[in-house]
Amino acid sequence: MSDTPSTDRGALPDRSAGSAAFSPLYQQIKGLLLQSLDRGEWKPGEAIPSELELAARFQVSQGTVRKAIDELAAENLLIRRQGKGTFVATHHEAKVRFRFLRLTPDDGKPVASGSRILDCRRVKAPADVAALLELRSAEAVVNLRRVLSFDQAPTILDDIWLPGAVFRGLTAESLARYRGPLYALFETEFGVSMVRADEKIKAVPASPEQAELLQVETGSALLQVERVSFTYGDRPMEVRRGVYVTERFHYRNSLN
Amino acid sequence: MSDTPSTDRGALPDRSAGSAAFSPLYQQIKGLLLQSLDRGEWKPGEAIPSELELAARFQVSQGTVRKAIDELAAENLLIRRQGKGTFVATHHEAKVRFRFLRLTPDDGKPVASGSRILDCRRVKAPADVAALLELRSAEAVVNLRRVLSFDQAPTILDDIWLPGAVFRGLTAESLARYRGPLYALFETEFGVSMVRADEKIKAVPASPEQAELLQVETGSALLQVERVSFTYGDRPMEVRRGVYVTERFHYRNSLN
DNA sequence: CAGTGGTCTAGACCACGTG
DNA sequence: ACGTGGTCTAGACCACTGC
Repeated sequence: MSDTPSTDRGALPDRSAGSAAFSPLYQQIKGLLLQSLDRGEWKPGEAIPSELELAARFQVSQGTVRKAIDELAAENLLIRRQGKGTFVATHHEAKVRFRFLRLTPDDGKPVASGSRILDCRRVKAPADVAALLELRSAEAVVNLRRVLSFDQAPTILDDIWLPGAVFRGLTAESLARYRGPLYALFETEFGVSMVRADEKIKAVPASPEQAELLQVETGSALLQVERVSFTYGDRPMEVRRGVYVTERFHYRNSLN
Repeated sequence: MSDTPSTDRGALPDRSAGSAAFSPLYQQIKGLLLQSLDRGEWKPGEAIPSELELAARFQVSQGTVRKAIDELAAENLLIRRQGKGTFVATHHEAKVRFRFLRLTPDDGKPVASGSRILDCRRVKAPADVAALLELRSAEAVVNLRRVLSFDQAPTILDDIWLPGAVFRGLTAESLARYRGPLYALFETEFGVSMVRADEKIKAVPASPEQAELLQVETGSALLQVERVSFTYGDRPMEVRRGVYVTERFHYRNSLN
């Protein structure tokens, strides 16, 4: 099996001629790794095979695998740990959590948090939610409403929409029993890994209902955050509309 | 000059023994490149020397220089252009602008923007601003206030603080004549490149003065953004407190 | 055509974590 | 001692840009 440069690479397309749609080898490897992640071949928190193993599997050099993994690590899908291996990112870790929870106390002191489920129902998707989730109109979705409290003070009111086909069996009871971040639950119970999210933020006056639930005055200024979260392959898997009380908290962001 | 692995590397410290503070070669190269950028050896918009030239200058392989540049490019300090070279990032480009201007129209249609300078004075730094800019208390700062309008509608009210020692000669008149983003002006007139910024966001009710300037009702909800901007080496160079009208605009953000 | 960054390889050695 | 990822090198070839 002594190689020549044009050895067969199995699933990989031939690249010897300047093909019309040129894609670097490491990008193709990255795609294959993404497929494996999506397929659940390696679960969140687990180690993926070593670089040498992957290089052998794909019939490329270690350096090429390395570059593919580098990009996935830069996107926070994988986490490299020197001496130990490369691991699938998981929301069962404080670090990942803070990537998605941007509201932090003004004084920086850590707070105790609690969640109260208001509501969890299966309904037909409203048109706007269906569009954002790329579902057919009126397809089934799960609608979840909750209040998050920090140091006993109600601070976040969330209105969450999930594709019904994927999240069947999600009930208010199962949620009430669960402690920890929602996205961690989604991983372990439904095999859905949230990988990226887009947010649109506005300042809005509190509606009477919001004011009541968050124990603020009607009309007081709230931070409104509309989030669409994506799994592997940029598939939208959650729409989340939240309003935040920013009296003693702020939304932090870094511009790079 | 045929090399042996332990050839002298000029300015670079000897790494042959397992040194106490181990730092990879490419990190040291990155540091040297950063110094050159900070010193202004290569100006924003200009090309830096080719990878091979830099490799020769620093007496390392092209691959090592490449990795240093890769990191600087990932941090948006440098921009690689295949076939042309590697360039110093500049705010004289639409792309860079949108990294720092996160307010966008809800309907996505582009808007005409205009700036009105309210005020530009040299004053003694308030304690909080001095702390954020890492200045001694009561040191001189420039305080600049302006209103940005989108499609003729006043939308952003900014209160900006700059270190007086660096921004001497910045006046309301020079600003009034200038068209374009502030950060581009800072680059060409004062040699200050903004590279990164941290923001803290809240929802607040409009004060009577803010309401008047932004033509909204007193007490209506505004998005409040406190930004600290940094140059090379994470040196704070601007404090900017803005309030945004988010009636027809939103602050967009991506969580990765 | 020459020069730039981009890809790919192969191999040596280092630092880290675990037995 | 071993296996992992991390660094560094040298060299070949590819793709893009501009003269």
